Amino acid sequence: MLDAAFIRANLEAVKSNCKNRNLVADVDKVIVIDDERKKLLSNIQAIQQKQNELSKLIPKEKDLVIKQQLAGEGKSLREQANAMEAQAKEIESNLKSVLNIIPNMTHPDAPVGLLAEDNKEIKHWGQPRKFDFTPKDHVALCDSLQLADFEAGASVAGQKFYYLKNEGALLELALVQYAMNTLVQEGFIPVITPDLARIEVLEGIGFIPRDPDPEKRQVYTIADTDLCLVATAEITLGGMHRDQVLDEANMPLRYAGLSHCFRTEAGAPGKDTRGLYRVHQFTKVEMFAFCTPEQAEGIHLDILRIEEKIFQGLGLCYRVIDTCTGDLGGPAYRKYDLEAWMPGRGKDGDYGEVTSTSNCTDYQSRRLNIRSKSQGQKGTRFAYTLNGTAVAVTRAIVAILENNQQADGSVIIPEVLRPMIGKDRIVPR
RNA sequence: GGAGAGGUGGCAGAGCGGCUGAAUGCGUCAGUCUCGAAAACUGAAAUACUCGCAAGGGUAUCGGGGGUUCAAAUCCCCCCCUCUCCGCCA
Repeated sequence: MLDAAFIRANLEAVKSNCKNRNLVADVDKVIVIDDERKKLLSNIQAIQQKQNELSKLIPKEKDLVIKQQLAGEGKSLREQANAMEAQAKEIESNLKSVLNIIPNMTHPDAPVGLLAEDNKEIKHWGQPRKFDFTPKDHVALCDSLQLADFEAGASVAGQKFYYLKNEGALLELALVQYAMNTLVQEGFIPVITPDLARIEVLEGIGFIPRDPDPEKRQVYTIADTDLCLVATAEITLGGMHRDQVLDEANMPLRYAGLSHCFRTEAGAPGKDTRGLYRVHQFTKVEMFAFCTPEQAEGIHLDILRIEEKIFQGLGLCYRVIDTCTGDLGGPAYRKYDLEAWMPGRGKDGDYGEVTSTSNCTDYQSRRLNIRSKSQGQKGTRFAYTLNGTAVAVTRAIVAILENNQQADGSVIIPEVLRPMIGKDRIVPR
């Protein structure tokens, strides 16, 4: 969420930012409500001041009648203050719900546009493979090599659930290991996070688990609790330091978090319905950084560099996308995606998103109340948060299988994964 | 899941209705002393919000939320968390 004072000072910029992001938000209302809030607050404080002064008089007062009278006065002040406080609470929750809709500001260099076509390709690595046979898609490969069982997944948990089997299962473990190792080498702290988190934490990160429209809810909630299944370790990693003041001497704090990810995919009916591309559950290694405002942009580029390093290591062709304003998520100030070439996607192959890294500035930390402080500096400031995918396992598997398939139906395992799998090729059984 | 104990400033730890934004110790910072340091001594030091051009006020905060009271760190209720013991379990 943005700071109300910032919105007040940058009203027009905030409005045009909403427009660029194709969002309707009542920005003016923030100021109206905030004015109301401030006025009420100062009235409350004046009453509280009177209350405090009065309370100090009472113990000194010898005359019982006057004492009685002062107490009565105090009581009426308390009642006034209570009523106003209830009102203030309501105003604050109104303010919060208006603020929640307003997205983060946008990096001045991010491409402006509303459609996916407005995204800008800023880099390309490798060449899409040319086949001298007709390549299969990953669903066919999973089937012929017995790497996944979608029928069993559907039978046990429903559509878009799956079992990984044989080298499919080993591939997941190997990818996790590969990603973790790479990140540890880069100085990240490896973490395995909870797969569940409280609703407030999800909201702090920018999810809306309580969206009144069930079609829009992206996460599963656990009945009779205030918990959700996490959609990404970004949630649990970001929540890790909530309500804390971090020492800037220790920043940036960089974590490599492993978790399962659960997504209802409610808004995407009929899209990518087959196979592993869009599923309700997958495993992911996520990068997350807490840093100072000064460090954020450098770290963002560094996360992108690491994502590239990981996919180059897997030998996969990809392009890097600078996401346009209309495609940015609410908390993101700027976002880069890696899209890997997937020969089985669409009619003749297509790029598919495999990673995404966002600089969320202080948008998340403001809600999660994550501050930082440096020695000798007065006061605190909100930490900046960044996140990025290291490996989303199912998407990586799609790209590996489709790109590395051979005419004889086998699939060559990327060299970096061979030590963990113990072979260099998956052959039909 | 059951029983008990507890959550106070950077840490340790007192306070158990008003004089407590909070003793004391340690740590931190500045000064005195010193060639320099240590020790000793002296002093400073929370965060957020809010009013004000500023100087400087005010309000809130002792795990969180409610309540009692003129007045709550202190009393009552609910929740969260930590520790110990028991149970259960991978």
